[in-house]
Amino acid sequence: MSDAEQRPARGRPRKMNAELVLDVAMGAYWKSDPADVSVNAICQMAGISKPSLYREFGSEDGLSRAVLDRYAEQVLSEIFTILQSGTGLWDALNALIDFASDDPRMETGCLFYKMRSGKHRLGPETRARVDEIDAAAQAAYAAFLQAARDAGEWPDGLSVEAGAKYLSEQVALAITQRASGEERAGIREMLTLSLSVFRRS
Amino acid sequence: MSDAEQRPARGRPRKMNAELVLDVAMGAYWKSDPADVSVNAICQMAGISKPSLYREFGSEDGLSRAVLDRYAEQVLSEIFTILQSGTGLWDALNALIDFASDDPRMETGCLFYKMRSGKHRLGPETRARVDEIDAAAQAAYAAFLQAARDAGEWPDGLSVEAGAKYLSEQVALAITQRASGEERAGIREMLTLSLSVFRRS
DNA sequence: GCGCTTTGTTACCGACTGGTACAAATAAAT
DNA sequence: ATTTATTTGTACCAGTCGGTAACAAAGCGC
Repeated sequence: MSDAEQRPARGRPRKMNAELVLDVAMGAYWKSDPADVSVNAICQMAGISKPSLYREFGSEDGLSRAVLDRYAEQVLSEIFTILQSGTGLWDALNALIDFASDDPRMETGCLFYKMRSGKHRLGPETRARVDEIDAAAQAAYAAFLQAARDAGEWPDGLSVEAGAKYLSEQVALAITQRASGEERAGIREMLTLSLSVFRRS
Repeated sequence: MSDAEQRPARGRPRKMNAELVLDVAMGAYWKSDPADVSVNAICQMAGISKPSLYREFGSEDGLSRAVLDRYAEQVLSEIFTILQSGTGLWDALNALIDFASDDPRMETGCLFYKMRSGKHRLGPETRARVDEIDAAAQAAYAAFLQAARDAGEWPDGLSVEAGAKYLSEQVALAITQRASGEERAGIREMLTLSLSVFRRS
């Protein structure tokens, strides 16, 4: 065999594929937890060197922020789509239940919720982005429930804000439980139960 | 000034107070998170040296396990007491709501839930203990709900096991939210809302 | 051909982690 | 007073962390 195949590949073999690195990092962060994946490990998995990563993203904070942005536009957007679908309250709630308890991508939990629950371990950029997304999600939930209220599908004595917080936290809880190996049927049952409070019209 | 006050205190000044060390470690773990407190920091806070700690507890795992045991018999026992109080379903649920949303000791969350959510970061001993306590809590919740069911205070179409899981997770969620700075009134409102599903007799 | 920029690598930095070898110091026993 | 047993703290270990400096090869314009 020629010795070319084992050459150290020093120098400038090819342009770094930033998107690939982001995908690898997102997968690793998502599967385990951002706090448990080091930049060393990401470089190794992506097949690049540390200085390359640092030149592209500046810091670990920059990388995790970029990963979060990618995750938001790639995954979180689906939740927003459900909330803005304009169907009735129960259709949308059922779609949320389906997504949280059955979507195969949520099998290892939600990267955003993992970041949010370990917020203090993130860098300032990423942490700020987490807060932004959290606020946006809260607003989307509130707008969704406000529409339902305008349509008359709403239990007495519950503010839209409190309902939005409740709904978002219940969805977050369900997805988080999937990451800890809970069975989908049980999660669906519990989430359905918790969202049944919206049924008393 | 005499030089005695600055003496390195080498040798054998006094027997180490293991309980004090446990209290310090429990406070630190509880206030922030077990994964964010190093043994170095604990030694410094407790005013002892690392070898002392390791001779007393064997390893970081041994220390966190001892802390968890102490926490269980000192704090978690109160939840078990509420569940076994023998009062009606709603008295006990209200007591749980009070405890989760108003007890000042839960202001920084629950150490047990922090350990459970970061279980993969714990040593094997502590992790096993977490699972034991979790199972015991589940059983206690189930026994509590079974008693309520026997008394006829129970909604149709809900198994005791599913109810127990639901109840325990809702309490855990409420306490966890306190650790993230949520206001007590909002937490109380949400927990009351989630537990209202038990009201449909 | 040349030089310059861009990208990559290796090899390192200081700070921290959990964990330990060992000597010093003292309380108790003599 | 001297010994002995006990328990401590100092100083270190190897490993990992995020981050970087220095240098080498590939592509570009000329």
